[in-house]
Amino acid sequence: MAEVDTTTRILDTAEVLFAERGFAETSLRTITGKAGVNLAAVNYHFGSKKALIQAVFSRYLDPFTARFHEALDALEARYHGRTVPLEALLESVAETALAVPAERNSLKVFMRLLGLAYSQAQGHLRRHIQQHYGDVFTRFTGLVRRATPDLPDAERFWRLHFVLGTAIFTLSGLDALKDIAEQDYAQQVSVRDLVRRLRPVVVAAMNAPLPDAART
Amino acid sequence: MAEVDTTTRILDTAEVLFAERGFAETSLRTITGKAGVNLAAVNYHFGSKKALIQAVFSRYLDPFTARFHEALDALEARYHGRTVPLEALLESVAETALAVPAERNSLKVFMRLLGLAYSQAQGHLRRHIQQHYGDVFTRFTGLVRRATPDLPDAERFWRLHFVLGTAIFTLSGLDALKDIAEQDYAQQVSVRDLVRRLRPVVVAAMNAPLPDAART
Amino acid sequence: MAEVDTTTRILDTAEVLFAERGFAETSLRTITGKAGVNLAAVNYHFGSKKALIQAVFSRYLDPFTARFHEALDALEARYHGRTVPLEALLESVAETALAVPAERNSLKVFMRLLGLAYSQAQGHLRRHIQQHYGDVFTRFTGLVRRATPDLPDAERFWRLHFVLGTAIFTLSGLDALKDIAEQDYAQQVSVRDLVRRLRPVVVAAMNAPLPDAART
Amino acid sequence: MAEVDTTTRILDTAEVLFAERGFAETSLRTITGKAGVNLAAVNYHFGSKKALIQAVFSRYLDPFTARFHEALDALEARYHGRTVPLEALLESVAETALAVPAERNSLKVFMRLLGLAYSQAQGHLRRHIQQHYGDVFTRFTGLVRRATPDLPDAERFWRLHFVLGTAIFTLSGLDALKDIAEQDYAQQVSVRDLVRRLRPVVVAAMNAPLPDAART
DNA sequence: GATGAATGAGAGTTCATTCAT
DNA sequence: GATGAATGAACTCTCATTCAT
Repeated sequence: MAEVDTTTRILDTAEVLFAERGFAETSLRTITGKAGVNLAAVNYHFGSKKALIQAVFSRYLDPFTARFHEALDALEARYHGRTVPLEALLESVAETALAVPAERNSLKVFMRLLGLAYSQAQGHLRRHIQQHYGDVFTRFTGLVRRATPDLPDAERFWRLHFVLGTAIFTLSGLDALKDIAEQDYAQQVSVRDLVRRLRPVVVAAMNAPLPDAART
Repeated sequence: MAEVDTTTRILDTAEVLFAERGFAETSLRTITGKAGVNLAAVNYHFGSKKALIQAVFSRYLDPFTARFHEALDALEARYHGRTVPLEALLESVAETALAVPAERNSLKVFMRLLGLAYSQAQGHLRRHIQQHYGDVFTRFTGLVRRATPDLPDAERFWRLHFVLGTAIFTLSGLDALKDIAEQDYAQQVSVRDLVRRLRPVVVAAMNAPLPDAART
Repeated sequence: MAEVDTTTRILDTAEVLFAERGFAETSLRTITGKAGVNLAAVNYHFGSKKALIQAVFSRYLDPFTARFHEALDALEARYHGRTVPLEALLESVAETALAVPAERNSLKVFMRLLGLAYSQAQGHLRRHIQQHYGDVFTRFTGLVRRATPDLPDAERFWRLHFVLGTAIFTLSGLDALKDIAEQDYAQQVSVRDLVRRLRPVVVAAMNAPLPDAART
Repeated sequence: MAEVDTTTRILDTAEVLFAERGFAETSLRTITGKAGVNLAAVNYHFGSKKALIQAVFSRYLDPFTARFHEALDALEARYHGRTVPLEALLESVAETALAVPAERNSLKVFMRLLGLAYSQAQGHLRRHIQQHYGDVFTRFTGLVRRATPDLPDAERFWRLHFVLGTAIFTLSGLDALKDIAEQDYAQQVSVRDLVRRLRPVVVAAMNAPLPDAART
């Protein structure tokens, strides 16, 4: 690990602890203690606990956003103007999501954090994410819209979130689920494994027939 | 609300607050304050905060479990011995889940709580649920197995959790999602609505083709 | 134990718990819980925790006082008017102290309680004891005075307390000391044993030469 | 009092209050209030109430142990190899015990604390003391053994504790006893006074004849 | 005669944050 | 640039006691 600076040490430690326990359950004392830095360092370097939480997210989302924009650029270039097929779009998300945190604690932590962002009170966090990273999501949904012209807008909106939910829920609850899976099937599971299993399910979900009496 | 006893008042208040903010973010002070009871009442009636959390769950899961067993009994009776089709099983879950909390704060709170049970540290809660309510889940998965004989065991396991994740994630994050949906599509969404939309997606997900190179 | 009434059950339980842990460290909840009676019973039957503590003492001290008076009567009768020798007086205390709690949890508990009465804050208790049981002690010291005419009054006062201290300290700390003794000498110790060992030591202490330059 | 640092202020205040009321009866709120420091300061500087209690003891026992070792070194040097007489050994304890807390609240507090250590539940404290200060006690008893070759081991063990009990009980209950003494004999008592009175008593106690039928 | 329910007070502890150095 | 010390607020929990029944 060589000698890394205080700011990084805090981020590294905080991200793991947040993912393991949630935000409220992780005290600054625990973070700074494990990171081997002074208790006051978080407030000194980040200003507050809230700001630290946002910084932890930014370290994932900044490169994710950048790469995802590039990936979409590449896709659009390849299809020059024509509709990019849904499978390619979904593949693209998956690839980016797998690529970004590869060097770090990996997808699991990232997803765990995303799940927390949804499920924990942290209103400030949801606002922060929407503000800084809403654009790329909007671009993506635009492309998905062109790829699924027969889907009513509302239906598409919900299905995207169904699918997002599946991914976040599964990958973030990975440890708990792995425990159960391994005890039931004595079988090891890797993240890539899970993503492979998710692919056909996600595609099928997006392409499912419309519900009866769809009023929209 | 008429005059309800202290225990119930605490449960009612706690369940809403837990769902809104999470467990760690909801203090006993807030609960008892809002419920208009003495601060010590929680410890008197439940023993500890942990026990209160579990009690909140039991109030949903006990009737849910009972009804779900009945529903499965009815299904098995109707098909006397023959395989119950997947659609009927999934329908049965949905119906039970909708029926139980109908009189209460409804499905949303219940799902929010379930989501928290997964995502928050609360190890004690996961253990409690698995211990007290594992049976009905086991029975259900057994029936699903008969209904999907072509699905490898591991694949079925994961798909059930994919689908469970979708439901929990969507229904529990309902408020946040509703905000976005309504601002994007100026459209009201009800829980029943969402369940209706979920149905074909869930079926499609379970019936999706196997992933390439499935090693199981 | 047959069926004993609530008051007795409380006293029996309280006395053991007090001796084991001290007064402040023993809650009414613990007492009533272990005694299998209602939490409010202590306050109902005794009025307060203080009154319970005093009642526990009275149950020992009332018979002790009565018997000790009888024993001193007998001694004085035997020596009709002549000085009762010190050894006889000390023997008399020891015998009474051993006899009274024989049917109960025995001397150890009694001494433990006495020790607590001295060492714990409980000012109310010291006052209570002095008020209700001071007479017999005064009578005893009067006899000791006649038996040790060469001892200055102050010296006698202190030596009696030295000796009382030895007894209380040793017998009340019996469990801790037994632990150490048994681990050092692998030897069992009984209360009677200890009293036998105490006898010559106490006599020698009372008869020790006066200190140098005794200014009294 | 000049300006002393928080840690010391807490220790000074705690030691007096503990001695006056016992451990359980002294709340951190009382200590910090009287010391004029923040309530959280105890936990910040010591970690817990238990740790504070142990720290209070260490402040006495560390210098006591050091000085006592030195005193025993000096004695052994003076007698080079030959048996150190019992009187010299006892004198040495008394001197050290008087010297150490001279600058502080004095022997009374120290003894009161020791008494509490025996009589109050505080198992952690007994363990702490035995662990950190057992050595010097072992060394001392070794020397006493050489000085009293005719005493059976068990007898010596108990007599040492008898004598220790006398000292602790008398000196720790000093205030109560002084009250009684002064009201009976209108006479002031100092600690040095009491130690002077204790000396011949203690020697006589150690040299008392063996009890009848001593089985050891 | 006895009790289940409830309560106000106070316990030890942990928290994020601040500030002088 | 960084930190040890300190703080006020809030936490969960336990206490002895009261009271309507």
